[in-house]
Amino acid sequence: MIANLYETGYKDHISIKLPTEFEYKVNLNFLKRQRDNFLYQIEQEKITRIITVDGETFFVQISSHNNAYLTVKLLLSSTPTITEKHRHLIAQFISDWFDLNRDISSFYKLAKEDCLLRHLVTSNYGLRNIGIPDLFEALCWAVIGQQVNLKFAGRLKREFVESFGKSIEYNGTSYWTFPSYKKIAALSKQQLSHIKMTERKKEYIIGIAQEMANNKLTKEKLIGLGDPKLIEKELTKIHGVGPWTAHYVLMRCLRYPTVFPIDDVGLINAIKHVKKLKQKPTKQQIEELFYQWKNWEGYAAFYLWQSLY
DNA sequence: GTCCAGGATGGGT
DNA sequence: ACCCATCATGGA
Repeated sequence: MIANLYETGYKDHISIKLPTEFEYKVNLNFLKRQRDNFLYQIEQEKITRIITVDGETFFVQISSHNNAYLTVKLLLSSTPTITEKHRHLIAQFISDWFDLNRDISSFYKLAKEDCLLRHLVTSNYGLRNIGIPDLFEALCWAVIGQQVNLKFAGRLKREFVESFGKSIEYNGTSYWTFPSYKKIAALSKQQLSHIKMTERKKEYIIGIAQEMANNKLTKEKLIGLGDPKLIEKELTKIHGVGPWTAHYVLMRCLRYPTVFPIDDVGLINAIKHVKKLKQKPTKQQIEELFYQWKNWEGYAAFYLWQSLY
């Protein structure tokens, strides 16, 4: 439990201008059907969750105002004095989460001329490549999701969060934070024994936490490398991080628009489905396909995933 | 019971 | 550079 939270006053809120080609309800529906949707609650078109920035905890409620602005109500805070920096970082986190600072008009232009994407961008109009801004969470979720079905992966993540994360109770509902890498770095494998993932995955997650705890691995350092190929090389040095995980993190956390997980089983099945193939497409076929969507590979993959629902 | 899941690793040819 | 068993469990 998180102690010492301050009421912030109901009038305290942040306003974030929404870009064009953004439909709040479509993004909300995406969040609702995620397998790892227990880090936020959605009721009456409001998203309620904990956001941690600058070492402080903020309990916020996000809603849309005429699909033109996001209104972020600050309900509780670990600090009695919320600074402009805090507000800026919260807005930045949410903008990053929903990928608000990206002009996707040229992706839509491209997609409308494409026989595979045309239908997907119509039925999911206004959907953003919703990300995982926190690097530790993104890496853990990828590792947990390796080679197991998503429903099971979601259960493992929930068990992990509810074992090692922090929570608050608000109006009878629990809200959780993702466990901190600092806490996980200090654990032994035995302390994860109740979570039914492979022993290797437990080692991977603790190892990643330790790399982050000793400051060898940070989001800033990775982004500082610039070239996504270089970042992939750096990420795959980490035990448990292969090409798929590196691509996944580059796409959903570091937000390189050209990177997508080419080995992803879900993506392969999605392509098979939308192209009505009898067999799974080969890697070369996928490369050729995505070459047409150059500079928007991440969005193309993200929208293709939606065809699986 | 069988096969597949948002893969990665270490060992072997 | 490719090939393969192994991991650990749940879903379909």
